[in-house]
Amino acid sequence: MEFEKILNISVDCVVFGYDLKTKSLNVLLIKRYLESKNEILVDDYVLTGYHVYQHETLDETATRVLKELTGLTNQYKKQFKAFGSPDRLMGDKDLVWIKNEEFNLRTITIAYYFLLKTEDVDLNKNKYRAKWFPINDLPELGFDHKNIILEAYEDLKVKCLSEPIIFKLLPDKFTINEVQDLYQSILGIDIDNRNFRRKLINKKYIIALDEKQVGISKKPSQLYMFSVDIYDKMFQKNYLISM
Amino acid sequence: MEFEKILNISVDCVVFGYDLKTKSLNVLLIKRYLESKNEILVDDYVLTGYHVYQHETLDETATRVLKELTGLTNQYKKQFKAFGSPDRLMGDKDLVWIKNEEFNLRTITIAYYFLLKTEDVDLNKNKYRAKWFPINDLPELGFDHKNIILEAYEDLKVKCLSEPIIFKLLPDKFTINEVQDLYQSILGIDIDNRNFRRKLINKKYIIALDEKQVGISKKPSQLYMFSVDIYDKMFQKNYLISM
DNA sequence: ACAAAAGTGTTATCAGTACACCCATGC
DNA sequence: GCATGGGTGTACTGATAACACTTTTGT
Repeated sequence: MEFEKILNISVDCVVFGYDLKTKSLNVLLIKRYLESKNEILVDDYVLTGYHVYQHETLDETATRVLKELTGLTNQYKKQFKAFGSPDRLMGDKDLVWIKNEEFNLRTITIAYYFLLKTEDVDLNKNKYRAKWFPINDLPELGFDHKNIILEAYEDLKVKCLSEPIIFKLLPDKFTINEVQDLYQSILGIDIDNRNFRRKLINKKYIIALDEKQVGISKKPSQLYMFSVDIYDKMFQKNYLISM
Repeated sequence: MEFEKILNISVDCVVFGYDLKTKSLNVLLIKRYLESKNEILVDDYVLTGYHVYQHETLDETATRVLKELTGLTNQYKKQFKAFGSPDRLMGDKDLVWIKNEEFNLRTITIAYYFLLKTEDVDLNKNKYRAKWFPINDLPELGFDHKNIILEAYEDLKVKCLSEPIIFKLLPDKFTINEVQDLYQSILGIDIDNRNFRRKLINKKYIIALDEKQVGISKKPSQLYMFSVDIYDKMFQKNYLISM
């Protein structure tokens, strides 16, 4: 079965991965490299992405693209914006690059972001020379991908305040301090530990487990989990107007 | 100058208009009508929309589409989602309709919504047989446009709680009760008038004018305005985590 | 004078913020 | 026994929610 690409429509994926150990919110990027007669023409990074196939929904394209790069499925995904400026692929290096690719110069892209754990991705067995970069220390990026990443990050910042998507970036069992560290990484702020603990522990969908951390060289801490079921059941819109 | 259309990419616009007099949040739709040998083949409504031109940004397409239908420019606009299912234009009536149009069956659309005042649109001088429908009483809709409208409405509900976009739907000078009525229309809830007044009047960017309503058959009420300047100046993100 | 809508105050409860020290564990 | 990170309590302040009657105006 041969799949027909739509040559002027693509999906690009901002893959966010949280690294518990370094407490760093990262983005997964792939290398764009091209040389001729010992001259390096293009050497930077881009988001993973691909054309939409004729038979696919946009969501399916995004899922496929993520799976191709990481092997992962069933990760949290959000379509957050379409990018379609006529000149979005018109940087000097982009033009050089596109010559070698089956790419329409006027391509619009539907951008998604994914939330997952850095450690869930095995970068060794991957043919794209993919690499994690901290969101605050991005390399040189091709196309309009820097902008796409920054808009995804903005959306993530806003969304993590009102929906429990933060837990998509953490293992199933986590400590309160790990959640706090993650909020601090994402938002770039300091949070008072006592207030944060109280707030989180009081949520009915945050469940203390009969377990403590193991293999830690200091005092092991209490583990918790997030219960989607309880969250969904108790969830009701509150219409707090706070503009 | 001839503009070249991109045949498989369109922009569709959900035009929200608030009608102060009937206190109704409306959507502007255009008629889709086709008959042959006295048989009515298609008779329903659709969103206004059009192909993206080669030289345009997506925002420019949306702006152009709104202007073409209403004559208005500089209205609040938001790109909220792209729709691209392979079967989104494949209803029976849609297929009949598309035969007559220069339309790719696999078109993805970037959907925008606009916020404006119903009274600002003059429907008489308009060639599309456009008509306002209350958001809660929509007619039969072509393509996937019902879904697009509902998703726009959801986004509007969420957004009006955290950003002062509500004032885009009201005249420059408004009364507190008008704002309350509008919130109630959008959210479908009842709000306590005393609490709402206090809350709104306490905002520094809500400014009491030296004016009262005129031409009203009952007690005229105090007029207020919204100051974008003050809002922008005092605005700073609050990182209230309330998932 | 009447109808209609505008406008007004108080209290109780809850959530957020600020702030500093002791505790349990592994080494 | 000590270094490390985990864990804890209180008081203040500001916002929200519940609740019913009086005032102003045009007709």
